Amino acid sequence: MTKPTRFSKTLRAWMDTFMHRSWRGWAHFAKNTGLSMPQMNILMQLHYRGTCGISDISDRFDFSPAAASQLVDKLVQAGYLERAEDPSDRRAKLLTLSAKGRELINHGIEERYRWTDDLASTLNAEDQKKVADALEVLTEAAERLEEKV
Amino acid sequence: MTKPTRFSKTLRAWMDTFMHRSWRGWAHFAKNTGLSMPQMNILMQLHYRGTCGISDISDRFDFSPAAASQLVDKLVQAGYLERAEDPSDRRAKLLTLSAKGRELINHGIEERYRWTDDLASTLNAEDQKKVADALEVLTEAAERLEEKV
DNA sequence: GCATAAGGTTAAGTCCGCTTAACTAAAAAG
DNA sequence: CTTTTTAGTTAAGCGGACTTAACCTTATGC
Repeated sequence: MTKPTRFSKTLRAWMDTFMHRSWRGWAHFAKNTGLSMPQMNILMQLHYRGTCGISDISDRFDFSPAAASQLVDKLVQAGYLERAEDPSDRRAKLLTLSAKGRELINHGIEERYRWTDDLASTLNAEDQKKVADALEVLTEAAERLEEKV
Repeated sequence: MTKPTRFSKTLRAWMDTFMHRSWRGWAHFAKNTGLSMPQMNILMQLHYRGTCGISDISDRFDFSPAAASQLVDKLVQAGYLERAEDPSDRRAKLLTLSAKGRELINHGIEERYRWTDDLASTLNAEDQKKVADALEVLTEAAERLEEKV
């Protein structure tokens, strides 16, 4: 690794404090819901990426289709997911978050978001603007980068 | 939740893309090392918080002392941790990362950091400065907030 | 049309995280 | 000095994630 620039250094510092915090937050939330981490991850994927099939899940999380099928089945039985037949390919299933699933995820996200309000309250208007401007740039850059991969 | 400010909105957008990315990164890394998530979490805590005892671990991750003891034992046997007697309290143990453990964690962190360099390369100098300035403010604010809790 | 591949499910079994319960040893409290 | 609390370990057992293997069904390639 070459000598990190100031940009990299500050970004890394931010990642460290931020990761630390939000990681704990999620683990705590998952525990409260009674769902396991893998189950929660599946719901999260459904939330962020939308409807998909069993094999998409086993691909993304790198475990066997059998495991995906079983985990999904539990989530379906618990009422967090809906599993329908894909009309265009009758072998495949279409998984979507149920209302209950959406509610759960949104609740978790909101809890995480609450922290942003706390943070905002410690910054003056000028700093808030500065940060917001910068993060827009950064988010856009990150998304551009993601697309290329 | 009240109407989010622009600050909150941009911060949330950033959190979403960032969390998504780094979460996958860590899960993938943990899988490659052969360590389970709980084991990896323990190593991470040792890295970020330094030496601690068994009960600190069971407290932080909210499981029983017995579970902590067992997980730690595995990590000791695998050579990632060193477990010594606390001279000032002979009931307690002092856990520290071994050289092997430090190497592992640093490797994981570097992998995550590599992304910051990729990001940097897509931004011009002016934007980099803007972002770095803002993140310094933000990180400092986050740490202030953390201390209060 | 037939063989082969692809999407998913089911069953059986393994491994591991985690719990409770019983225990040891050391420190603190009285 | 005795009692109680605290730190940690050990053993037994439950439950869940995950794997392989066998299987069914639908789509695809030749």
